[in-house]
Amino acid sequence: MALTIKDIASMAGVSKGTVSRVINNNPEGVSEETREKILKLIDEVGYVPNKMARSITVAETKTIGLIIPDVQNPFFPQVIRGVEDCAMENGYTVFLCNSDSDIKKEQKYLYTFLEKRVDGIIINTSGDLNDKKLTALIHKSNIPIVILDRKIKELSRYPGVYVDNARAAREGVSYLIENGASNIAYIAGVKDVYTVEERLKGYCMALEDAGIIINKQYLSYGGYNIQSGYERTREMISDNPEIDGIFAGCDTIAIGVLRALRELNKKVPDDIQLLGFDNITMSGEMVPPITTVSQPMYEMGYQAARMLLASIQDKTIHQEDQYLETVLMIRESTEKKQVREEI
Amino acid sequence: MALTIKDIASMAGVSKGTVSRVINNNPEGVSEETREKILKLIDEVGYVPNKMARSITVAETKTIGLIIPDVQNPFFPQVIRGVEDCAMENGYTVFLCNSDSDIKKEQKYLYTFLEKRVDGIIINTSGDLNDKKLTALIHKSNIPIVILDRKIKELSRYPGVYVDNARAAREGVSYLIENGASNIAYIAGVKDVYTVEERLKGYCMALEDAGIIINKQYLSYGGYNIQSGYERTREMISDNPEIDGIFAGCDTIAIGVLRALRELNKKVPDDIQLLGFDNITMSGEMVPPITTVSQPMYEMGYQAARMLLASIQDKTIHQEDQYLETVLMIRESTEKKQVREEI
DNA sequence: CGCTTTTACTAAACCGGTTTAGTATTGTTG
DNA sequence: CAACAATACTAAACCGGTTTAGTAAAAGCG
Repeated sequence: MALTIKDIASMAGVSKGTVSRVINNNPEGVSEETREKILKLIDEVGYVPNKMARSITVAETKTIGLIIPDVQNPFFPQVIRGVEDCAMENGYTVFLCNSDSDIKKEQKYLYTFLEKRVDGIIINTSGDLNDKKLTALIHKSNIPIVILDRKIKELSRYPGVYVDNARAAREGVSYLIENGASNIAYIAGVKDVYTVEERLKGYCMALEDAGIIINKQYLSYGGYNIQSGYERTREMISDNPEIDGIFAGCDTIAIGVLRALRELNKKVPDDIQLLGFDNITMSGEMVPPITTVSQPMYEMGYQAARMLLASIQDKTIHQEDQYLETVLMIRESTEKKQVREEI
Repeated sequence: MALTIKDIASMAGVSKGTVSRVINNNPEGVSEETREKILKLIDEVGYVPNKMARSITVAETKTIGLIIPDVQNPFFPQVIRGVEDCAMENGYTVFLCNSDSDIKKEQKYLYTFLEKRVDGIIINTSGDLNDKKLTALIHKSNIPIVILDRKIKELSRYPGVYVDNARAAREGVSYLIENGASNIAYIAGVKDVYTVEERLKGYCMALEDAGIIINKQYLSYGGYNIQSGYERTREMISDNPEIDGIFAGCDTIAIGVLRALRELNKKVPDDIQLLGFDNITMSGEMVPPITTVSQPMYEMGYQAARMLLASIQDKTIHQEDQYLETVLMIRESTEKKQVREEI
């Protein structure tokens, strides 16, 4: 059996209370002499205080829960790192959970977080929780929550950190149009996901701005993976060979798009201009490097954690949603038509 | 204040012990009737049992700790996912910690894991822990540990899951030689890291097998990132223009190598053959797709978690190191010289 | 029917900590 | 030097659970 505070107390010939004060660095009520004696003893015998036991009385675990769809999606590692760095700097440890955007898993993880009494939760889900009882439990528990990247209907009362997806997509697609593209497809992510639909809005706005009629044939939903981008693009181009621009729902999709276009002998950007979203590291390493809407992924994670820790420390403060800036990273998968005409 | 077991007990008119038996699904000593009554009550009033409190008496937290250098390195997301999936299937939650291979952070996280009484630890570090006291505490705590991917001197008594890096590198480099390369550089990762040195051994063995004299000029250490691969390659080629094959320490490095070679107008594989290591998703999406030693990353994580859970359940069993298979993924960054000669 | 066994439960001790109320000793002050 | 305050501590209650020992009632059995 591991040593307990009681063992240390009796070995040092003091009460548990005194040892408790020493290990918590509580300066009151213990002389420098005994403090040092106890510290020395703890060090010598190798006593490690049990934080679980502490947590039950002080009602804090110094732990936060983070739910994301999948670490393997290159968007998330940076977000996670941002969360973890902020947590670590403030003495918190983070539970990482992959939900695969599966409601059942999300529910299970959230309930586990409540059971394990995490101090706060950061969550990125596919959309709805669809569980009134769980939602009620969450509200009742009064646990701080911060939403990340995608709004969640049942959790709309909690603050979140977002990017203006519609505006960013509008800017990107407008750039495609400026460059001379007019038949622009949107190879999107999963239907009905908040960010996907917001980006669709931006895409439509950009077309409308330019007086281009929206063609429903040019919209194709799929998954957030290379294969989906590849397959949707092959279908898209075979059905609509006039396509001269593609807005990929994220960079992973864009990489699949690129592979399809390579196979189809479509030159990028000469035949088709390509725009991605996210700015994952690899988007700049492709041939050609992909023009993309850069999201501050690390910063989103870091800010979400900051907001959460603020809520934990002061449960009364009401945080506002935070919108971080995107920037259009212009690379070689898009090119001004003018430049080419001059040549 | 949140409801406690005491509240439920008094509301139901039973003792705490009875409620405890119900929430733990302990079939003894409680009638079907009262069980249902209590369950219904718990559901109605929204009581969530406090697992922290439970953990202190049952001495298990259903939590495991995972330390890796950095989620942002594309090798780790799959590993993490393997760990998390196995953990989740068995009712465990995982603490994710990024150490940046910084000994101080590793030490801090390990101590935190002890304090928070995780049931087991999976760790991937840069090498040595360099802290006798901490090592002693770990041994003393009798906590199960599984080493992942890189051996750790102070923790050599614990089992681990590895890949035979030397053999895998030997096979890959031999393939380069078979294809006609003879002046092969090793653009390595960080010096003195276990896997990096093992791969160096394999590289040397392959050269020796072929009777090629090892040239120290052809070895260059760096970091595990694209930029490092890029810079080391530019230096390497400018110092040794006769290079006709490059073994990159990992795929991320290989991607940097590829960029450098593109800039230097070296054709891959015609002028220089390129071999990577890991088989991260993106290695197959590059132009040309990179031939690489495929590591079962997800499986490594999953197996590590399996071993750990087995040790947790039966602390007496002694696990053996596990070596998982690698496979050489042949893609277009290497090519048989014979084929080209026939043309 | 009387005796033993089983069932369903309670009360109390316990897990490893924190915290509060109380006490003896020392130090300060007028 | 008495009165009071501060210091250094202890004992005991408490946190929210689990577990053990004990008990009353019901069931089983010859």
